[in-house]
Amino acid sequence: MVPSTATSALDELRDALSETAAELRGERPAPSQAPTLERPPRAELGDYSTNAAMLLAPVLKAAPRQIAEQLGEGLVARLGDQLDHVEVAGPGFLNVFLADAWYADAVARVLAAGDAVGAGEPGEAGPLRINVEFVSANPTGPLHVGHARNAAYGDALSRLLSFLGHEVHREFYVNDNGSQVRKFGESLQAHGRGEPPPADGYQGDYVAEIAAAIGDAGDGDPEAVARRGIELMLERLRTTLATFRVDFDTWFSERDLHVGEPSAVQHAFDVLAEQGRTYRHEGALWLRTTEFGDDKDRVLERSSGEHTYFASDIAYHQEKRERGFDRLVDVWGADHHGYVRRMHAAFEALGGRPDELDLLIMQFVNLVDRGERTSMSKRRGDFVSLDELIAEIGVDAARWYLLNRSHDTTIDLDLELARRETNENPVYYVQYAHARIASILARAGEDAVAEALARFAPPARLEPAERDLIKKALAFGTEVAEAAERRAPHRIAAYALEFAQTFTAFYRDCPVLGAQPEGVEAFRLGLCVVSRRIIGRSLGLLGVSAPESM
RNA sequence: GCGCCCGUAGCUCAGUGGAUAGAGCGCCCGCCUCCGGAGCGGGAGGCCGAAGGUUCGAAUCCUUCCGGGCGCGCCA
Repeated sequence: MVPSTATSALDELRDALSETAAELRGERPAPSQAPTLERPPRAELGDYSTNAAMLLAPVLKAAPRQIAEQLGEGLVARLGDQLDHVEVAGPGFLNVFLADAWYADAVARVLAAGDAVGAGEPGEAGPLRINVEFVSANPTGPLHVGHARNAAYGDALSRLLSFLGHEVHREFYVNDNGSQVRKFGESLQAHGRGEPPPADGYQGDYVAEIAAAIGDAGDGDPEAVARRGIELMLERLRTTLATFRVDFDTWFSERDLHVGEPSAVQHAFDVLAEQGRTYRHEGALWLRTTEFGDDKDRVLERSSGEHTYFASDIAYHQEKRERGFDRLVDVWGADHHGYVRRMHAAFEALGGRPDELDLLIMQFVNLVDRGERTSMSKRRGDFVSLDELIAEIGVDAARWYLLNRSHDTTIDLDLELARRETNENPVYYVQYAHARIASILARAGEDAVAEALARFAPPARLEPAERDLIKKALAFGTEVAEAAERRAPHRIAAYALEFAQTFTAFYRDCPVLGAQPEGVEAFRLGLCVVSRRIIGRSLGLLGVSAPESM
């Protein structure tokens, strides 16, 4: 009989625990902190461990260890032969030792979940419409490694949120308006005429290439040259990003915010004015961001009548709100962090709720040369481009390298080292485990695997490596949920590596093909299928390929 | 001066209230009759920047300080 997949075995364990705790508590208030149910640091401390008794102690005014005893009795009564035994340890931990029957049931449910393993529920609020805006590099130059990090992160986050069932819209905000664009046009034009670029203009081979592609860049309207140059640059960005496995649903033009009657910018001003958030001072239009925690009010429209960049950004966020998203996620570079507070303030001034806007800051990628940090300057054409990074170490290694770390730590990238370490990159270890499983399953043959899944049944006695593998597999759903909630795709990379290591230990200790006695091979083939799905999914969430062979 | 991020093994980094702080790389010692050795086992290596505080319990939360990075415009 196939067990229900509605809840995981781990969820049921958690439920049994909280029911027991509620019973002990009676009418008294629940502790402010939710109890943990996690794998203890050492195997002799059980399969799972909870701190529930220690949290209940102040509420029940009793000794933690005594409460743990009672919790243990309750669990024994509820779980029956699924439980081997419980132990009270240390200051009041309750350590749970599960029977093989529990593992067998748990892994059968994971197997039954198929490709949805780990997907879980989108959350209490249900599926959300989420707009993720990322990269948004100025279209006046190629993407460098900083953009690469932003791209890998925004993409992986989008994949995570989609996997959890949210409706994700990926967006690139194109800064095709303002002085940078004019400067770009002037640089192209100078090149077209064979003149040196303006003092603060753009340099680098790509400027010459774009100028050549335009053909008559030297003549005509500088603004038209700039616009054409940006179109060509955007094509390049799109190509590079596609190679990096990053796609966008919308490329949103900043210029569009200024056209129409009323323009989006004017409309945003109206919305703010209706709420009494703006005022005129010395000929300029100001927004009262100080009412929402900013340290000074900000100018929206200069006394000259021109709009500030901030005004565009506000109009853009209002436009996204009106498109009906439940959440707006912006992935910004570290150089924009000073901008976060005022953007939040403006968002609230527009009438948005603080939790509807998520502003995430990516820390820098520093280029390191022989231990010294070097700077990246786009105008000097002096930087490592995403294209170069891909050419040097490949998409998989590059994405892993950039996603392996938390978004709020700076990364030192020594290209020399990265190139040398390519073969040592743990991503290959994970991919190798995937390929190895694929090889085992291929050897077994499709029919044998299908039959194994059909008559999947646990053996009388589980090997330790089998139990470890199942435990690791059961953790996948929690890992995915936490990675999404904390906006931390790097957790998936860490999990994938650990899972691959756990599988490799299983592979070492437990022969799959030809395993005896009867039924063991089928059971282990089932474990292989689960493992392949989990590794494949983990890599997929990171945008890294999961090869059948290497 | 003010604000944000960071400080954990030789290096690069995980670890946002639990037990003896982990991984990868590097280093040392072992291991191929066996489903893929891009591997496996073992070892050395830590005052978690410093000092106070909160807590039964702190790398984790609070305060101050030190160090590094990045910002702080009617620029974009």
